[in-house]
Amino acid sequence: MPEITKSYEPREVEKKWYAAWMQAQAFAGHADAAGEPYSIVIPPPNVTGVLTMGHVLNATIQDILIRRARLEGKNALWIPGTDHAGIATQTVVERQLRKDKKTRHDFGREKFLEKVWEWRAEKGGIILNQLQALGASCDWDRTQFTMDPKYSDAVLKTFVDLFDRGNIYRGKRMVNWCPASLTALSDEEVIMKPVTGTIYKVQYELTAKPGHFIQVSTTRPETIPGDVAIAVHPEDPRYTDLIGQTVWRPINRTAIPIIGDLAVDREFGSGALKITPAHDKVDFEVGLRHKLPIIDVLNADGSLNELGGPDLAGMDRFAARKKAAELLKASGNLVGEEAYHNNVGYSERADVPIEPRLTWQWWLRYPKVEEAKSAVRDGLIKFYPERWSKVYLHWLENIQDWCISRQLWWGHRIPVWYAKGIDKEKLTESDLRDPKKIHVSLKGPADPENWIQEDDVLDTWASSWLWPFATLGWPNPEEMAQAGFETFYPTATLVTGPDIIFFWVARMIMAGLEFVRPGEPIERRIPFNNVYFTGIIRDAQGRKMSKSLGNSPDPLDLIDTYGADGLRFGIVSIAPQGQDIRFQEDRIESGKNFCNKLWNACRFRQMSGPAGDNSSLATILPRLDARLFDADDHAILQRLLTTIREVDRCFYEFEFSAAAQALYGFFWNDFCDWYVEVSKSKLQAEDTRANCLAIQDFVLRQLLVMLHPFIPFITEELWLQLGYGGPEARSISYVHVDDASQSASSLTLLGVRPDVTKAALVERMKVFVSQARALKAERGVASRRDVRFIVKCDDAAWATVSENYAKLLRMAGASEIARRDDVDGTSAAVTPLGTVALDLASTVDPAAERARLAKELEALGKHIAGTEARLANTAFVSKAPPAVLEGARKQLADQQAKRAELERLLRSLG
RNA sequence: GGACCCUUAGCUCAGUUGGUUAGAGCGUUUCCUUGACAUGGAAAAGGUCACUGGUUCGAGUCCAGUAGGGUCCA
Repeated sequence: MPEITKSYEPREVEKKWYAAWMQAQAFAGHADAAGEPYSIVIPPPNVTGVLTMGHVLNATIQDILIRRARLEGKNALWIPGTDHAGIATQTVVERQLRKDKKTRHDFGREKFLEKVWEWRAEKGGIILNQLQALGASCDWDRTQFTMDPKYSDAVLKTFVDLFDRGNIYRGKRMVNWCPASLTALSDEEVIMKPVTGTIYKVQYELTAKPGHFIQVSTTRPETIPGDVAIAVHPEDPRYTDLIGQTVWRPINRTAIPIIGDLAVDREFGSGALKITPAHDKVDFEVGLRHKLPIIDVLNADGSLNELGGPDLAGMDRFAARKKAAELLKASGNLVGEEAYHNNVGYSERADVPIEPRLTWQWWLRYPKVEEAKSAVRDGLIKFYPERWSKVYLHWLENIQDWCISRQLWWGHRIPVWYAKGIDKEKLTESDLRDPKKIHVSLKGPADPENWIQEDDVLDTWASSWLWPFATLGWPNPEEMAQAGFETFYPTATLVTGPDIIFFWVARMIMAGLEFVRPGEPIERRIPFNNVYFTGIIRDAQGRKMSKSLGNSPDPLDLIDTYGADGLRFGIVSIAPQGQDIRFQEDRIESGKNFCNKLWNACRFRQMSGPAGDNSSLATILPRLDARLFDADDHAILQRLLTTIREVDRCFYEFEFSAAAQALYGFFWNDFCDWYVEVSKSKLQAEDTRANCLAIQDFVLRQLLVMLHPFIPFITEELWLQLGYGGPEARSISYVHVDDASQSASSLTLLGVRPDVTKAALVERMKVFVSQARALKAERGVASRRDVRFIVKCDDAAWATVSENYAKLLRMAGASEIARRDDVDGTSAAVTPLGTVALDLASTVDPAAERARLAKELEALGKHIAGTEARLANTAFVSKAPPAVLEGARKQLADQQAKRAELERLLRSLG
């Protein structure tokens, strides 16, 4: 067996093991394998994306879950893939074309789509390769893409089904229009942003009373040419007598009516509102109620058209805004302008203000809304943290129809054909159901020459909402059988960010309920049983990480510097459940340091003595000899069991950072700082050596298994280096993780039962050692290992000291610990194993000693007073549980004894 | 306007049904190349748990309110 190197170098190790795992097909999910199924579908990253810290966290958690599931003997499957990200991808390719001064229209739809596919073939796999560098154990043979032919069929089939079921309709309604991407967006794709703009106070002259005006406030004077009325509240005494009169529209001068409508907020501005039905949702509703005309003054790209009038036509909306203000000023109708803070909707992808725009679109009435609520409300789907279920339910309570059509080329083209010659602008609901006018099917019409296909494609989310079942072969029965649909659906856990709870999570739940296993119970149709919402990763200042801020470190750089394991351990340890995370690179460094420490602890084991047969628990456990156990052996096994129990609990509760912390603490503090150190003297004695090595083998083995899901590469390497893989060098991924009760019982079977009382002695020894070291540090002899301690103690304490004498000498760095009845006048500390003193009497500085003791006495005095007060309280004594009461009494007794000893020491110093 | 979250050591954060003297990592101070590890070890300093009130024998933890910060929805 090769010798373990002095420090851990992750680069080669990680590369080697990932290749080996791929070679062995260690990540493949098998439909027919034994074990409880445990499946995860990856939230498909945008195909244009590169790995971000958010992906790192998200993928690490999924990998932890899936690797742990494998260790638990479950039939695990993690399906990877990407989504086609309609707007983003189309934009990327268009940007590329623009370098050659071309647009997609220069190529036409088909040629352009070829370009997109070329781009995808070249660049679309980057993010998946990056996930591999992180160690993600996806079943890569199952990698899916939302534009794959089979996946597309599933998407189009759901459109046809939903159309047939009456959930889909076509309608001319106000939509969120993105003037940059030239497409409609769903409400969810609009981000409200606070902006500081200008509010313009504009007066409209009454036609019947020249010189008399009604004043309105608007942030958008460029839409004035689209004004068709002025609205006031019907009960507003200022205006009631004006209702029914007309005013002059100040740009493109025309008479427009004053109307009364309850939608007007009397408190806002002057209480009068200009009505522009083509450019505002509320105005549109008002317009409908009053049968007002609609004047659309904007082009699709946000510039003004000829209806904007000769002064504004052709201008961009923002330039037109300034120009309109100037026109109003010139005509004397601009009464004032002031800064104004309001919220403006921005396009999520293009980051430009959206325009409310009246267009024909395809809409979806969500199916299974009520069932989707109850699935979460009744706990069939559990959210972690639970509080997100409130957000989810609130959205479903107020759900609006989903605009699913997009005016793009890249995406699933809507499977609707219009009969040639019909007027699409005039199609009614009943025309939609007339097969002579509209054809809706997967295959298209039999006589395509007589039909024209819909130009629009579907919203990307209208494909990714099928992800948990379309990736398992749905709806094709043969594909489903091959993919193991029956085994793996519903999936076990979804890991995602709360920012897409509406975009994706809620919609997947509705899609699963609607399409999967119709007629079967709800628990068979839901897409997943658990949803774990990660926090959002922020920078050190608490800002969201974003490309434009450039505040996101490149995960590949981090992997290069700290290793994938270091990055994984670091990111998990700073990601508590449910809270946003402030990224700190030093925590990633801690992850790396942890790996190095683990490496060296295993190195120490290797250097400490010959390897025993480590090939299985059955060959390790018999080497433990309970008759030889000292307090430290009991303590480390005891702590191992409590750590196993804690990690089990953490997995059950989805508390990954707590699990990482528990493992960190056990390994670093209990194992390295104490057990390994005391081992150094145990290993010198022939009679304790073998047992001590066996305990190390056992503890390290169980530790590596528990750590493996978090840091898979290094644990695999060490597993084999220490011989745990046996002669066949079997990968750690094939072992079985023991839960606490199994570990305890395998120990018990061999007559090994960690003794809690003996384990508790270690806590006393730790205090003793720590106090002894402190005495040395205070006397400036911390690094000397030849000092002499004297201890004044009772027989029981002395028995402990004697039994552990060699270890205590080593740990305290002393040449002798002698028992004596008198330690007065020395530098001394009170410990659970008696009063320990440094035998350097000649150099004692009484004043310094007095100050130190006085300080300790002061702190102790406060605690004693507190405990006394509690015990003096009759209510406490009569009502507190006996265990608490007993604890308090014992504590008081200990404190008082300690105080007496400290006071005596203080007096002895004169 | 509605909902939710946060406020604990210099910094970033844990703290699981209320129960000994509130923890970790980083940072700080002092000391140490001792045969696993300086990516390390030892010792130490550092907190009126945002504030006010309430419930309780007992509150960082539960309740109400206040202030500040954040997120989502309208």
